[in-house]
Amino acid sequence: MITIKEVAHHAGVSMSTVSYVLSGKRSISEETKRRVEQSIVALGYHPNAGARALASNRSRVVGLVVPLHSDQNLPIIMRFVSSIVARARDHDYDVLLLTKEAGPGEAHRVIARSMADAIVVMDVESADPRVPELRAVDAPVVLLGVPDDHEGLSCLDLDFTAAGRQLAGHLADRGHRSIALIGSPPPVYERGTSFAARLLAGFQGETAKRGVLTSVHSCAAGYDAVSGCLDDVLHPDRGTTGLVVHNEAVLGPLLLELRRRSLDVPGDLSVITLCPDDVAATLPVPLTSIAVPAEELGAIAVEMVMARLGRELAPEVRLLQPLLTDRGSTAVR
Amino acid sequence: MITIKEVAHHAGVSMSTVSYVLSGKRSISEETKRRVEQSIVALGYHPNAGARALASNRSRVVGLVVPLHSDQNLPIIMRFVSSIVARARDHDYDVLLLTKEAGPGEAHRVIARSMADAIVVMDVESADPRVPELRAVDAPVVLLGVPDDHEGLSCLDLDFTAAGRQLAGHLADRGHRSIALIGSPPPVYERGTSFAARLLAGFQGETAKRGVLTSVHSCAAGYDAVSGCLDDVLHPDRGTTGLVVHNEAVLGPLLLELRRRSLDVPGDLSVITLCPDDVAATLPVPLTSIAVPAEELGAIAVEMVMARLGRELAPEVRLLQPLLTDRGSTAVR
DNA sequence: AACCACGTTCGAAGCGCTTCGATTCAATTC
DNA sequence: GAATTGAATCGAAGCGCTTCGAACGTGGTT
Repeated sequence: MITIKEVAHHAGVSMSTVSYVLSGKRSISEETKRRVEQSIVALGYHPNAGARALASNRSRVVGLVVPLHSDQNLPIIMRFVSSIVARARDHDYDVLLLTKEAGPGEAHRVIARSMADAIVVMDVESADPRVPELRAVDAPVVLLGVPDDHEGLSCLDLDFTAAGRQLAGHLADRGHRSIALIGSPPPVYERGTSFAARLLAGFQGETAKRGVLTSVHSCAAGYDAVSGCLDDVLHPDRGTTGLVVHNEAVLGPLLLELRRRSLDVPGDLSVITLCPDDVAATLPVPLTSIAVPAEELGAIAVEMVMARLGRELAPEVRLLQPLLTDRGSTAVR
Repeated sequence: MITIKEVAHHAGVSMSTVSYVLSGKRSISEETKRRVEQSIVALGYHPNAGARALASNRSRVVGLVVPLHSDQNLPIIMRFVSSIVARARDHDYDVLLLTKEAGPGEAHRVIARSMADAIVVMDVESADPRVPELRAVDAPVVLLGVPDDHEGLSCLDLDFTAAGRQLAGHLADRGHRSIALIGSPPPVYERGTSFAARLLAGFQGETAKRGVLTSVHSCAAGYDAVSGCLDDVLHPDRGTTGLVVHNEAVLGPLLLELRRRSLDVPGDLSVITLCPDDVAATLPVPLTSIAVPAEELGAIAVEMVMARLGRELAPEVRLLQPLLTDRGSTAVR
């Protein structure tokens, strides 16, 4: 193993000089810097992370708590993870993988052992049992998702309430007087997944304000569940003309089933959804949708963490405003 | 921060004694052990990972290279990751997340910096460009997937050749004389994903031996692609009576489309596949299938890594034998 | 009684790095 | 020309842990 000592010797300088070349924390002459950098390359030097962490009290690692067992929206989770890893690497940070299933003690463990400098927690729920323990973690913590009791914690999410309003408003603007919301399966609501409840609240607030009739349907994945749900949604008594879908897994089957029933989108039924842009765009019928900006959320999460690594910073809740893309799947009544 | 020194003082012993209590590398009297353990709990001591790594030259971390951008079989990838993290934690190891996309240099970097003691690489392809660099990594490396040139590397995978044989054989045994294989989309083959090619080889070997007619179809995801593919598969000239599907993403649409065409499984068409057991079991029609034993593969990968951490061990290629579960989706002709 | 062996424990030397004065030397200032 | 500054560099003290050799009883051998 090549150590900083050998680099120093090779370059004819002291260890501290090499260290300062590497960190840039003190000014070093161009000439010396060049020589040191050459030696580093020549010897193939890589600083030892443990020694560095020990001496500097910084691990340059963030712990990421991921819900690996979640079967729901895996693609979105992956996008988050991917974006967080990439942005962390931009800051020369690595990512330690912690699983939600392994329990909240994991976050505390890696911080207490100085394995990580900060924690990012994905998939935070309304009444998330991990919240108290996370609050006690002695390091910056950023939650993706906003728990009910988020005092003292930094959270980040899409503004689902605004999204619910916007989806409802978009249809109401186009003259729809009876709109159905197809949401996640019952377990998601029971689990208190905050985003589902918040979107619903926004949706109902807006429709109430506009005097639009609504029906709300919790729909499981699977073709039969979707078909059954559609029977309910399209019951003639309702007069449903617009559909808000907040459940990525049913989009494909839903559109298929509509086609099977010879219902045209948007001719017979307007459909609007919330899902990643590329999903919305590659469905059998491209759907007007609000994007889930996973990459952006991941990037902001990392920014929030990095900002809190240096100085003490007040906790904040950041809600990204939803962005709706019109793909022509809604018609004017 | 509580250090080992404070624990030692609190327990009235030396630092080294505390260390030996923790590591168990020397015998310690029950009495002392008890006192030390009490002090550890009382003070809330957590060993500093950096110091530990520096002194012991062991990080207790494995680097895991994950294809985060892969859109194919995300659920399987997650299962692997999940199982690897869990099994690594069983050994008191943590997992550092490296992305395939960030390039092969990442594995070398984390090893050279002593951030990890070993590397596990997922989603290895036939002519994987990362292989040469992985071979040069100065630490145990285990590949999930078998590249063509795997000399000197330890690899682990399902025996896809045997799986192909077994799937074909299962249908041939039941009297099918014309079998179609629906595989992954063309890009997967072009990329040289070894498992696709190996399954195909096994399939063709077996069918040739049995004198069974075959047709091979590369099918993209999406309902229209599936429908088009079925038109081809079911062309009357072929007389296809059995279907081997090696493409998890098309299973749902395929079964739907068969239903739409009023074709009964297995009455009109026998279908058999290779996918995770729970996927096969929860489809509209449960399918006889060979399981992708993700949990088991992950566990074995971790075992292989751990075995190689202590002593020098020869590289080996381990191929798990496929296990077929009959769910009644194939009929006798 | 001197010896050895063994189980337990201690002390101290690092592991490779960062960082804080201290030092040197040349350029500026009065 | 002495004093002051500031840039560039060095030396050494840790960071918190593991681990090796030594030391210390205690009990059994000879």
